[in-house]
Amino acid sequence: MTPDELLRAELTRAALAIGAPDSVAPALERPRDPAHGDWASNVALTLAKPLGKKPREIAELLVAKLDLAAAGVSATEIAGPGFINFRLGAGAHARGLADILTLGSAYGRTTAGQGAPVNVEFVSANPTGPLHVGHGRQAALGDAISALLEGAGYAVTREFYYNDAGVQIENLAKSLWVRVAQRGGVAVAIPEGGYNGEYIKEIAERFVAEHGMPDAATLAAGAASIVAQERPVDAALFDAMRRFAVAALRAEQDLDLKAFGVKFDVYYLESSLYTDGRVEETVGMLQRGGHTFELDDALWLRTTDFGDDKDRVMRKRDGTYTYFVPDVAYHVTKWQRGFRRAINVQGADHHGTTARVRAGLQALEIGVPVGYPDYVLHQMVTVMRGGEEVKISKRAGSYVTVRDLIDEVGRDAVRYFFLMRKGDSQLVFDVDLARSQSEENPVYYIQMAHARLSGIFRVGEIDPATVTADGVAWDALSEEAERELVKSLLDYPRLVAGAAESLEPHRVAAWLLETSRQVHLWYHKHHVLGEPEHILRARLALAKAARQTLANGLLLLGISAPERM
RNA sequence: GCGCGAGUAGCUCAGCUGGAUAGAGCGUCGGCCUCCGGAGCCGAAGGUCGUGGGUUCGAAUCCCGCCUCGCGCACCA
Repeated sequence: MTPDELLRAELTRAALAIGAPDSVAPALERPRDPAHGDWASNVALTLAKPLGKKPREIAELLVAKLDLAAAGVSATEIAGPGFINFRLGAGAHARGLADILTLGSAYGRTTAGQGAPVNVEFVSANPTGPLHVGHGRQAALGDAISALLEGAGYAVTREFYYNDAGVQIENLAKSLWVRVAQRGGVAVAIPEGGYNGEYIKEIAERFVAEHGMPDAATLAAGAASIVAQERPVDAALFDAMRRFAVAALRAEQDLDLKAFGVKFDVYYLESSLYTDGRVEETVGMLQRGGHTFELDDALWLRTTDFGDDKDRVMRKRDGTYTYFVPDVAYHVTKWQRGFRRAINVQGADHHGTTARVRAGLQALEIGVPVGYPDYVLHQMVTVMRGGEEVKISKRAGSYVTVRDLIDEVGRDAVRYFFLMRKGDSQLVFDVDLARSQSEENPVYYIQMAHARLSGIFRVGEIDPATVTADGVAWDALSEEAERELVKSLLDYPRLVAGAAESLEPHRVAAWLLETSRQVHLWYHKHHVLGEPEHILRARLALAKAARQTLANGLLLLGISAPERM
């Protein structure tokens, strides 16, 4: 039992003894102000109504009933409207460090998820261009959420879904055709809806290098078709270009993700939903279920029956399906693959799709719960460079890529910057600031704390493996800075559990920064090496525990924990 | 117009799911290097938590109205 669990149990016992309802569940929290003790409880305030007494009076009754020694409490005080503040004995907290030393990299991990499979889908960028900053935020968020869930005992599958057919890919192929034609001397411009980025020119160059330059007449005829909003006449050549462009951009994105240190377990292709018949099957099921209707030569789904604000077209007048049909079919596969929990990390610009995907799944009546899947939506990222906002437009080809950011400020800093804020907040990524700040960057501050702690062992020529909790005089950790640091370290499991439950990695980022502050403060004020034996041993144990916990937190965010900088 | 999100220090943002005197980084001002790394530490100034009501012992946090900003509202994806 940890000190707070012990205290909570004792508090519950005392509350029942003075006549509290059986449902009483005393809450313990860390007072904002350390002067208010190590733990505080508002239980007397919540009991005021059921017991019909004044909060302070109840607090006094409770304290009288408490077995302080059993709870490891050295002092109590009743404060304010009726808070009970508890101060733990000097060693009571520090003894908790033994857990950290024993558990090591497992400290903060739990088995709460009991190995249940969870699917986390993120990035899911279509192969029509390099990954941009928005994808970067999503990659950092999705990967950290996955790590948090793994740490909470879930079996996580990181999944990337992409559209490799459809209109956008058609436009991509047309754009490539135009660039190849331009190289072949045909005067033609990128069509409406096409992609203007420089990278298409590079792909055109490579296409010609590998496949040879197609003859001018074919290119010119195809270009004319494209201008006329048709597919080029030479379907075989066009398909070759489409496949080439998709493969080239997928390869580029993989390099981006590799540079960012993100790995996916599954890449799911939209086209496979058509080839294996799942799209047709889904449509059939919806029709049989009676939730569809025909109007204006199109097939509609009555999504308004399931909470959407308007009905949606499934099959267009031209006979093709809207994107949302394969999207529903795709989520059916998640359910069928055994994921009772699925989390989609997406930009807030996709939030319009959440209601209709959920509605589609409900209309199938296959037992999918109402709120399936979960969505974690992050707000937009705006990029500032040279004091001006960089307008992000794939078609215009002007935007900042993930690779640009990593090259400029480093992977660790990019990850931290994307994770230090709650996804609900819009994010201004000032590239110049991120670069110029690099020496006083929060991520370096945190890594420095880890490096300094490592330095103690390096300089002292002490193998950290030899530092254990055995026989450590915990009372020796009596300095204020030590007590505060210990408290932060012991809060870590609770913090991580909360972050995992709420799918909010930024809580870990904030904890790392605050704890690093305490490490620097402690390091600056108190020496380890050269102190008397009992102090040396206690402080080495603290240094090792702090270093371990910082490393565990950094790992969750995908940030390295360097031994030296 | 409707939906989602945001509005907290000069700037960028936290605020542990309702607690005590609202915090951090950057920026500004002022201090600290015989010391395990100064890539650090200490201090100061800086707030009507957008706004008006409500709920209760207690509200930045929950509910309602209003204002401002972002995103979305296709037989595009």
